Amino acid sequence: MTTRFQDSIKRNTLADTVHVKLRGLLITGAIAPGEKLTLRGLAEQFGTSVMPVREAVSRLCAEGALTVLANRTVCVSCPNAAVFAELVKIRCALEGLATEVACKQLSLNKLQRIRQAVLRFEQQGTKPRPNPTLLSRTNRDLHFTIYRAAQMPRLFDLIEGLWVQVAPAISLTLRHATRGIIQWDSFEHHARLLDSLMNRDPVRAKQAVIADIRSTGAFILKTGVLDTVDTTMGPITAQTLRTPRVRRL
Amino acid sequence: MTTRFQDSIKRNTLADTVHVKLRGLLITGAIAPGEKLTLRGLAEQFGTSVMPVREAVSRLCAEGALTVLANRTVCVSCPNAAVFAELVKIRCALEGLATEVACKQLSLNKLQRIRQAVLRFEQQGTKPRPNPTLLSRTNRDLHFTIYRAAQMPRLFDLIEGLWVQVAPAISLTLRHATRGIIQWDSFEHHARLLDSLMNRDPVRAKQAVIADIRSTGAFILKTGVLDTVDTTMGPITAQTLRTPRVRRL
DNA sequence: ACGACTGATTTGTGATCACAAGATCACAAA
DNA sequence: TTTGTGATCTTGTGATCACAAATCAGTCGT
Repeated sequence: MTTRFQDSIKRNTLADTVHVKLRGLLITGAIAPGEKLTLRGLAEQFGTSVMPVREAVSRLCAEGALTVLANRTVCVSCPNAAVFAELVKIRCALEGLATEVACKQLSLNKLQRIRQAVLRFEQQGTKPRPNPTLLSRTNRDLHFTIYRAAQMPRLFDLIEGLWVQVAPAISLTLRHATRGIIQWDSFEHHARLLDSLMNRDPVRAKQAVIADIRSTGAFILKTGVLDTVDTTMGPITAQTLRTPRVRRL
Repeated sequence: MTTRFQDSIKRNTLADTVHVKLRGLLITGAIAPGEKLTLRGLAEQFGTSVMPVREAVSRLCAEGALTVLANRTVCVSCPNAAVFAELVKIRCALEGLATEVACKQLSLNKLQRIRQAVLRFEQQGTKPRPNPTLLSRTNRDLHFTIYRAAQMPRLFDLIEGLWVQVAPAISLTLRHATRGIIQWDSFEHHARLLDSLMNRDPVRAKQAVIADIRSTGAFILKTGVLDTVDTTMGPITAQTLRTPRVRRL
């Protein structure tokens, strides 16, 4: 019997702590996309010296969560439309694979959890004034319980990395259009996904997730928020984004 | 018109230099899997202080190319059989996607290069005493010209990361059984792949790559070399691998 | 009033130092 | 010969220092 995730060895280095904290802040959208980060500022906020921050930032850059500009300043990377479309395609391939293999080994316990997440999502989404943060968190739970059940740690890490890269785009969308976002057709896809999982139909489940990813991706692209931003290259002046100054957390 | 790879901004930091050098050494199998690396040793070899090495090693750990053991020593990570099988599945998904989209936009120039690579591979492979290093390099060229043609930089990086993780396993296989390796059926898959690409048949090309990846993966798994090694967890004693001492490059 | 230049400050990068935790090895006891 | 034990060395981690480049503020010139 293999241990679930052997990567979760506690190393307990400060760099790791800063890494997961920063990553959490990024994936939840607590730090605005495009925002510039300084090593010394982060070090002060986390109560450490610059060294652990350097290592954490370096790793996050390697993951694509942060971008170092030509100025050698780092900022929260937000994909432009082209990169976002590419990320969506990759997500379809990877998350489709994950659901496909997870479908065969989902315990009934996990199935119940997924079912509840689907219900919560629909309840929150059909409200007249849904809470977008809560909604996206429920959606994340729903997806990741499935992916985790695939028992493929490397795949899981890759997917998580993709979500970190996509998160700023979602955050931007949510904060740009706070009202009337939730009319997309995720409900239908979620329902089909849950049904497929309960019936142990891997390919239909896979198609359902892909449809879900594609539709929300298309929605975000359609809003056009991503066309205004590009952190993937070149020096960025202060005018490129609002709140471009160094965040004080 | 988008520049081909906007990620190739020259940062020219020592850390980056060390990073790509180390990565190259790893992907070519110049450093044996399981070998322990020391920061100070690498720094001495590269003629820098420990700082750039720390950053490079940290990034390579994040990519999965290196593993830090519970002892906090780093070594070249070699996947065990289970992890390798997982990597094969992920590769199928990702490289299948890459060839699928590359198939539609391959220039005739690139097609010629691929054709030549296929020929060189077959020529070298059918020799009575083929050079394994040359063979694997030709194979790599063949695959990566296709993937690069997909014009998806993020996907390309992910695939490259997977190859870095898989490279030690291949290297181990090559050096464990130096003779009579080359009877696998890559020739057929390569031929089918090339044919599909020239006929602009994306799904058949995709299936061909997947078959290729699966067959060589199955071959490596069948040799059983990976069952003897596991760098993914726990402290490793000197007896786990031959040449376990710190490499002097 | 507006743009160019200059000095001060901030920031990333690299080197060095300090320290604690393992690893290694020698030596002595069984 | 083997095993336990202590000293010594090695190694990763974090902090601090030094430096060059970039940014910014303020001033001067037109």
